Amino acid sequence: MGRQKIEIKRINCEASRQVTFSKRRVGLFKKASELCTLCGAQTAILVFSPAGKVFSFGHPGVESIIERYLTANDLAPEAGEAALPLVDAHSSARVRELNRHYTEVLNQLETEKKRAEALQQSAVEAARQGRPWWEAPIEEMAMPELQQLEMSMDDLKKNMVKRAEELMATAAVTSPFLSINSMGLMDRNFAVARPTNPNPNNASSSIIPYGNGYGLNFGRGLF
Amino acid sequence: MGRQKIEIKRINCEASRQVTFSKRRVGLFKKASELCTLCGAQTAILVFSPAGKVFSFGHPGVESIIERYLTANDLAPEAGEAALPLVDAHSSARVRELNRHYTEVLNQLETEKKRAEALQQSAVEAARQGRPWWEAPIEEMAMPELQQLEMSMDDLKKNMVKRAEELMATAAVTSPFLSINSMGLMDRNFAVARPTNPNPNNASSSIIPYGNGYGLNFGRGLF
DNA sequence: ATCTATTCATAAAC
DNA sequence: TGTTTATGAATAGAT
Repeated sequence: MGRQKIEIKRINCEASRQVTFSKRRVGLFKKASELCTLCGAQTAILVFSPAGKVFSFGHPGVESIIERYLTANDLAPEAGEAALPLVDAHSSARVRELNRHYTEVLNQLETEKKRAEALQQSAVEAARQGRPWWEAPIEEMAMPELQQLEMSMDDLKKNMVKRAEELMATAAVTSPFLSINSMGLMDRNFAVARPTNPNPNNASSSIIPYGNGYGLNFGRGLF
Repeated sequence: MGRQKIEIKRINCEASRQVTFSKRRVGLFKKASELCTLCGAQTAILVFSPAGKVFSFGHPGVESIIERYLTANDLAPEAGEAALPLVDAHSSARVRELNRHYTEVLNQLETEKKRAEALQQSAVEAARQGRPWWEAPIEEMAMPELQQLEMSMDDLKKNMVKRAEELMATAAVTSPFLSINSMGLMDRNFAVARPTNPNPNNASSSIIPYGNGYGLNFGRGLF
């Protein structure tokens, strides 16, 4: 990128890291903004800088999207809870938890599929080049490839085991998100930066009128 | 951009909008992923597609970041914000049914986990024998299984959507919050840092796991 | 989904 | 931080 391409790994230089963070954070929010405008999507981004500051972007608002996200999760039950009586007073929490896990499983599946495809692809690549990667001179490429493969395979296994164990476990933990205020009418829109320990005097309120064309498109309403 | 520069405004063509959404969503998550890796930041992104699907990215995890964000928020509540009770009008019977179905899928996941282990094992074996492992395991065993699992997941999802719609009818009556939640959309996207005098913007964020160690939640929302 | 022509984002240096 | 500039990335349009 720019003058030079950089490797995507942690930037060691403190100063450079800070500069890169600032620049990229702006770029990220801009992209999110464009996604919302171009496609009518609802997006929220939360970023904690290494220094601990919070930056957030949200359209139509951070809280409303978080609420929507958490509520949507209410629809997927978690394993082990099927037999439990779902009392009304607790169903919301349980359902949210279950849905969260459901989503995670789906994501995991997605990840594994991609991983498998990638592995197969690299194998095909190697084969197309005349011979299997593992026959190539070790000092030249076999080892790197092999190690990468092994790591991928290992990750695959670990992830699935981990996910399975997680899902199989009986997690009756109740979410602390239950009483979150979801309808921020705050006018906080784009990048919000503030110390982790906010100054209580910062309270301000402004009511923003709803409905400027966006909200109506997400039909379904939600949970 | 690309062949031609486009104006940042809602794309009217339904098809184009969908395509653009898909492409940009991926790009956004990638950028977020890089920000996390390069700067050691913690980031979460939540995106609701126009169609209602949920996409999220989170490092180290969506939930943890949301919690952190909300906690920070609680320390400095903004004026006008009042905690609203979350919807709690789910039907126990329906939830139980979803639970049962979900459990079934989990069992499949368990099976898949074992297959993954077997896959790795045979790969190691094959490599040891100097035989290209990729000629058999993945395409013959892993992928089909994963695809099957995915189909099961899709079925589950469809059923959940149905139930969700039914539940909504009930919930809507009970929670005033439901109908409001999906409406607000500020047109102002970019905001400024919120030091002492908060810049009220409706920023909200949602996280979707993304590859490489970060959770990956592509298009697996319930709607 | 894949392929290019362009526009965009951004690493370096200031 | 803000600006400038050379380059790598992202992506619009077409396939």
